[in-house]
Amino acid sequence: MLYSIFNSNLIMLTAPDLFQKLRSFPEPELQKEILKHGKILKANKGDVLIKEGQHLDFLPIVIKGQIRVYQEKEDREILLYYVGPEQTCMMSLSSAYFDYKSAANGMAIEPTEILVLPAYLIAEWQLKYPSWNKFVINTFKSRYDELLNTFGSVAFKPIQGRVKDYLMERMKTTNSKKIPVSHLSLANELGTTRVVISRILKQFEKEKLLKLYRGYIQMI
Amino acid sequence: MLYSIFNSNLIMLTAPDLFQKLRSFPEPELQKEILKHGKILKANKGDVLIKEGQHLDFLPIVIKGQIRVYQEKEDREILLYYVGPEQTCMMSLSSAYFDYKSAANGMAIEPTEILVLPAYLIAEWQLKYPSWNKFVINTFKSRYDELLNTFGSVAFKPIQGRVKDYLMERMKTTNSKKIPVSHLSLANELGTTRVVISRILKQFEKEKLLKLYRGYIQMI
DNA sequence: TGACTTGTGTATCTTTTGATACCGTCTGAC
DNA sequence: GTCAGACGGTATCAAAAGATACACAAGTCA
Repeated sequence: MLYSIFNSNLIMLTAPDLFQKLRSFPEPELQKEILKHGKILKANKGDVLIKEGQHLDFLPIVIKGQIRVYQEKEDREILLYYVGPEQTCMMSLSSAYFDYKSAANGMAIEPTEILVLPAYLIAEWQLKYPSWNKFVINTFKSRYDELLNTFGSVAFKPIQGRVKDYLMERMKTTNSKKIPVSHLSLANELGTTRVVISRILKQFEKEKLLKLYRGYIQMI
Repeated sequence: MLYSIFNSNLIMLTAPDLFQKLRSFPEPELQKEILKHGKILKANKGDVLIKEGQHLDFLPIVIKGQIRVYQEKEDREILLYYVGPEQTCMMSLSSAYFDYKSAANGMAIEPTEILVLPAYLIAEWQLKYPSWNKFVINTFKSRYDELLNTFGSVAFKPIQGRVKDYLMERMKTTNSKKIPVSHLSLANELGTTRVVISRILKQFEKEKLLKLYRGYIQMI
């Protein structure tokens, strides 16, 4: 839980190798500032870092691991995007410029290391450091594109096609035909229910597109 | 049509009262630059200004009127957002920073006046003029929020609820209980078909929420 | 006036998606 | 080993949404 993000579990920045992992910020001045103001948070798998409605006053930049950002409504949820290394999330970025409550949840899906920066610095640095500005603009732009893409799918594509897309995507990014995912979590990625997913996957199995196993899917 | 945006129908900027309508840019220097590089485009109702897949090298800022930005897929379409006075659109803004093709269409829904600026200036000005930077960040942020909102509705709300929301919204923004909209265009706003909309509206009429007329809906 | 276009109402049928329920299996904790 | 919990398969039923087709009314334009 991150309600106490600035109190618990934080490690002072000492690691000199931080900027080997964070290549987006080459300016020495900026690096100095980051070291001065930033802290490292280590999160475990399943830790909820950001909750819908929560007010944010920090910017998390992922160093290692993955954060899953999703919306929730009653017992359904739907994936917005993942935040991977060297990336940050829209919610926090927005909150730096405006008084803003998060519109989504963020949860670590694996052991994750996060660089935590106070939000008020974001706007300041943006005017001072070109690479920081680029990072900000880049984030806005790519998150927007992602969302637009997902939006298009949800609005126009029947679930069946979205399941196929999801599997193809996973296969491509992990470069493996074995996709470790349960029917339930797949349902949560796509904003539907488990039964629907089981049904569709079974159909795909009959069509010899894949084979189903407990806990994973083997693509053919 | 805007394929020839820099050739046709453009008026040199002479109007000194431009910045009475465009209050977001108070810096005299910036105003000078805008006058120097910008042109005014007058669009008629129904003019398509931006097409999906089109490469954009200009930034349109609406001075008067409205542009409707929407996605299309086969015979369906769905509204993303409107661009009103003093606003611009994400598609063009993105294109200024990256090599980018528009992911949506933009059409004037009423006679519209647009300030057209060459895209390469956007990044330049962003570093020079605080008000311009604010404008850029503001646009990114508010367009993202809007999209996220719409996305949430589409993902979780049955169409019936979305129709109701849409009507309420229109009633609020125009401050009138008479909403001039055909069933077909309503279907296009919400990404569904005319028959579905007619059916739902009829249901609402039976529930005495509204009255249906040719070309408009009277809320009760 | 007559031909078209646009807007609306409605019936019928199909497909898609969702809800519920029940059962068997696998796995890890104890 | 047992027990709880996660996982997956499946059947049944209901609701939501879409496709198609036809009818008719109102406006437009020549």
